[in-house]
Amino acid sequence: MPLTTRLSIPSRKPKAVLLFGPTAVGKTALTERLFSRGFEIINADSVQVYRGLDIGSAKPSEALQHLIPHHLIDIRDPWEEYSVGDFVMDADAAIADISSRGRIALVTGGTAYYFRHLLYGAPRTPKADPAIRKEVEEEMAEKGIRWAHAYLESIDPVSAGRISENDSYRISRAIEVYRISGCPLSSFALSEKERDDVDFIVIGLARDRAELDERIRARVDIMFEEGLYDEVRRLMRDGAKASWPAMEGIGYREFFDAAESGEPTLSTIRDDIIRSSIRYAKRQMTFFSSFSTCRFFHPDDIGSIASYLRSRGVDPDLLDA
RNA sequence: GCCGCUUUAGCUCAGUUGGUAGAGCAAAGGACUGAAAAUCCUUGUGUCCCUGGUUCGAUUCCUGGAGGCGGCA
Repeated sequence: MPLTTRLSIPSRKPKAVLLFGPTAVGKTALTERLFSRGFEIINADSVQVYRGLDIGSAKPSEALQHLIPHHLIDIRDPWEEYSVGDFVMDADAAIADISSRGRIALVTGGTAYYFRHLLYGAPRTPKADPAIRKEVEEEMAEKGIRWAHAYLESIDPVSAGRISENDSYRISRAIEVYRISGCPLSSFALSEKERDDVDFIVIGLARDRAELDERIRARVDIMFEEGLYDEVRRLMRDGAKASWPAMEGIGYREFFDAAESGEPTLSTIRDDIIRSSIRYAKRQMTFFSSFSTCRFFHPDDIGSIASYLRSRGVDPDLLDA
């Protein structure tokens, strides 16, 4: 046998099931049906990492967290930063830990950006530096966004060409990367192919827009019945400000916006939350649809999902409903 | 009842010295390099309240009417 012949060695790579779905699509119900035994959940939701944000982030119930071990939930206080880079490192560590115990990791949530970098590898750009970020933001506030884009053009013309001159968020980040590392953002290569050190099985859940919109409306009503307003008041009493990272979350920021606009009725806040959630669901689907290895299913189509999992070497639990 | 203001996109409102109109928000689609539930890009949409008049031509000017808001009774 020539030395160059590829040997087929049984894969010892860890497996991870990635289960993505937009808000209110029905991830939790499916998880209970298919993944109650032999799996551990890694949260891929950028708001559920925060302690104290339970109702508005639709965090899994205590009962479910008791039934299936959960990772990356309640790991930050609401004033702390958490980012994709943190997520990929934490998720990788959890996947290794879970598979070393002979179990399978189920990464589930709605933050498509987190999935993107888990699948393709964490960006190699430097982590944000709060002091430099503040400095850049203040400079931009003083000199204006046109100045900022022109400045970016001078230090990183490639990024300036890619970033809209109105996109203060990305302009700020690009300048920050340059000031931290001395290298332009565009010099950090972006991986175009999926990682191969983990066997990822990528499942997306989708519903008709009308069906999903209806579920979102119903879910927001339930959040209010479960005490969303009390949860927000508790956070505010504990000093929560609109500028806290966690308070960007839908279901929280609308309360701050309403207080500022001087029209704080629960009914308009509720409508705002529904509208934001529906628009967010649309963006989530757009982003996730761009992953070529993802297979989409209707959340009620348990049979097809189970057989797809088996074809990829994962045995779901298929509990009777 | 009288006086004044007002009626234009799904909503809030610009505007046309007379040549059938445009912003923001909403909607639809898209992007995404350590903040991503963030941020940005693209794209519609109209009996310009009704009626009659003047005019080559009226959403615009004039008559009459209807709805809304405010003031005086």
